[in-house]
Amino acid sequence: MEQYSVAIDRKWQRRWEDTGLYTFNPDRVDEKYYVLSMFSYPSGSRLHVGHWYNFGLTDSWARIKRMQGYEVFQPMGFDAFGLPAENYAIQTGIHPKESTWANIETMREQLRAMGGMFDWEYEVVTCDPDYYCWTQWLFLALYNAGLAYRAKAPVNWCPDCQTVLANEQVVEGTCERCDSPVIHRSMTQWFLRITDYADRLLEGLDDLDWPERTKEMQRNWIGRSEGAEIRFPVEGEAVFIDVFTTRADTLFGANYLVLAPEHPLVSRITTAEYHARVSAYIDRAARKSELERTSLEREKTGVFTGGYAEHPLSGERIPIWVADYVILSYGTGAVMAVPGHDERDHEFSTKHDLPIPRVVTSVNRDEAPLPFVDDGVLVNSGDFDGMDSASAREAITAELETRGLGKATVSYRLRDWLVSRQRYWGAPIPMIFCPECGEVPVPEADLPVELPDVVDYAPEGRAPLESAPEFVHTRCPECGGDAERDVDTLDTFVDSSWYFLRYPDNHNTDAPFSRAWIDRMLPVDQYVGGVEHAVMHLLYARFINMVLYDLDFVGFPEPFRALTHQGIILGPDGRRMSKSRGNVVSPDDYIADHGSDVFRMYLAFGFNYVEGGAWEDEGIRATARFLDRVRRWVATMAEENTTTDAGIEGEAEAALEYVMHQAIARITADAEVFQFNTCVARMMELTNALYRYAGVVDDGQRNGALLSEATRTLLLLMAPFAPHFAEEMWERIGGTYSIFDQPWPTWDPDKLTLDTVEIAVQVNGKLRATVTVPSGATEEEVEAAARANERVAGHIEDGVRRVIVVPDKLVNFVT
RNA sequence: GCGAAGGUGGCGGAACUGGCAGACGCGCUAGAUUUAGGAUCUAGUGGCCUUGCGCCGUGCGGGUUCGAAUCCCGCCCUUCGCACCA
Repeated sequence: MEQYSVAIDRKWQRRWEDTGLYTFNPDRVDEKYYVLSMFSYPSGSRLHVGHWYNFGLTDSWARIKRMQGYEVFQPMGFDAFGLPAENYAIQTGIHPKESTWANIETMREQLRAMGGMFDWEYEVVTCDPDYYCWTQWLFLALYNAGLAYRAKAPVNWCPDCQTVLANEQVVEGTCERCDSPVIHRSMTQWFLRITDYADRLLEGLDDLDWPERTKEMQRNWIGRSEGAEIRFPVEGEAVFIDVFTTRADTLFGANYLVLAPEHPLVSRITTAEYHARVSAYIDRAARKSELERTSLEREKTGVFTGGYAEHPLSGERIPIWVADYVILSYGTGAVMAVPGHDERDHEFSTKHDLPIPRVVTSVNRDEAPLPFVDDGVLVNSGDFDGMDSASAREAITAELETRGLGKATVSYRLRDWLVSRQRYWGAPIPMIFCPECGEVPVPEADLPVELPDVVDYAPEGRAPLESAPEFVHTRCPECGGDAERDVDTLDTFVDSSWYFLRYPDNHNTDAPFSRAWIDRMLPVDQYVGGVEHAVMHLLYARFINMVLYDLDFVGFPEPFRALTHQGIILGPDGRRMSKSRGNVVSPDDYIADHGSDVFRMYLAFGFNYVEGGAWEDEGIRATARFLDRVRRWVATMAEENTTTDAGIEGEAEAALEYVMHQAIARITADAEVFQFNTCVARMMELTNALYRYAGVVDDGQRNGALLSEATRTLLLLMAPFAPHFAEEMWERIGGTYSIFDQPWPTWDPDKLTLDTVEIAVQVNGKLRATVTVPSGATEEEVEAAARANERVAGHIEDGVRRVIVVPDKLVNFVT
């Protein structure tokens, strides 16, 4: 019989396509199961191992759901806007539209070759005007709801990509995409009010079936922190400096204030005498990259402004400083410095010879060395002396509140989402600026605002769309006068923040999707993708979905019910695959050699799905051998039709049946939790059991019905993981097309126990023997059997004080 | 520094609510078979020795328990995330 190979892949791919096997049937929406892999960027290179690991095994999971009777909805699409196509265009002159659509075509073919169960009728491509029309609609929906606003603010600027970035796209002070150091710039940009949703994004996490670490990452990113806002009146000016602190209990230890260099009050507070020094300092701080400002060997620099504020409780005069260890974007951009009880303030005070008073002692009142940052008992704090830190926080905040100089408040680390990008290959922001009417949204009827083809997309610090006058110049929708379009494009994370809503209704031309339909198709039942999107995409998508929920466009607040992250497949050297290291494993070579199912099944077998790990060539050969072992078995079954004696029920038959039912039960359970490696192990065990049976029982004596059932079961269990192979084997044993229309095998709980079980016999917790007893034997029977064992007898001669019996497991004699 | 996850044979990795550690596979050893094979089959494979009814073994040290990879306490190490967050 012919060996499994890519030729068989092709045969079944064609057959599946010809028969429309994977066409989603909307009539069965009540049985729908929405399985989603994070769609990918259509890069010019071939599908890599990571794609296979994500798409291939998610497809296997989906196939199980299909066989379990669900109407599986598993769409595929492309996150097609973005920088690589644009950078490629700058290098080669090939238009992003051209290269992107060419890449999409290649990727579609490769995804077909993978044997994915995708229904391409539901494809989504984010750079298609039919799609980004609705991305723009989404932006306007947020705008109309007051959730999109334009503001001048210090933003992260990547000098290399020549665009601003969202906070989430800055990693350790560098650009997430190109690793260049990010600098701060003040620019007028569009923001989405994700901070309005901070608390709900936090609370919503509790009910999601997501990896705990991912939820934790989102919680940390949102960074909710309870504290107090405290007002310090500025001496000689009718203004206040508000600070945020979580340690209101240390207020009496605050002996100066620090403003971030970008703080709006700096110039007003700085006295003439100090003006030169302060502005020089601010200039220097502005030029520093984010990386420098936050680098580990940072030194606490800062200058005095000459200004003073009044302590809200003690009335003391306290100096105001400017220092770049305070960041504008957190809290109020100003802090009260408490050098005795904060490490940073302590370091700063030491460096600048400022006094360091103590206002908290440890709980047993000893003079713990400063800075003492733990909670303790208050001293030198007027009426609050003797209070513990926790009560003092409340008492001091209450006191401030009565004086109108403070209140309890909550601060977040999360910032509003900056969505403007000074790049070409993205969805234009549908806004118009009119000299008369100001900012005017593009009317919905005029959408999409199409991206013009002809522009100079080499960035020179301004948006490429500026170079297309026919795009820029337009009429004001309100007054009809001359006006200009916004020349920035939307962050591609906006495109991907709602694509899962578009899939089920991707041909809708009247709306992004119809609510009635979308409410039946969503939420996504199982979402699978890389952990690198834990914040960013997954947070943005939740935010957008929640907004649409509030605006009554969808009926569910959370889009992704369950989430799994696949791990990362490393190179054979155990390091991340990269071209420069020369350790890249190319799926194509292996697939040409062994067929796609061998590749897929090795990915299932060789790794813990969530952890990933290093590639091993030996592993894929082992998998190829396994499939061939199954093939040989099927060949034998198909040829030797001599095992007809159906009625034999002996020990060998019981053993085979046991393994078969175990395999069904455990594969069903393990696959459910993405534990694919043990699923394959169980298939191997069943295969081994089949061979063993044939080895033990002579031809002619074999239980043909059982053999046939076990073989069919094996193929059914393998089918999701080796779809082409299983379909082929299924055909050869006379199964009806398609194996994926067969029900998932079920197990008989009665068959999960053997007639007899081996019991471990321990004496004082040490294994001394094993005895075989009928399964379900009573404690007395088990104990008697154990005592009867001669190896045990020697150890318990001196008497037994206690006996523990775990049914069907073990006996422990305590002497 | 803070937070999370994790340390199990030569390797990838198993082990349900505490109950025979090492499933399954790789590799290795011996044998069989074949003209050949990245083939197949059989047996073995955690370590140690004094080869026994033996001892020791899940990062290290304690503890709880009849019994601990699993639970508790204290360390060490690795990975990931955040990082002057006030």
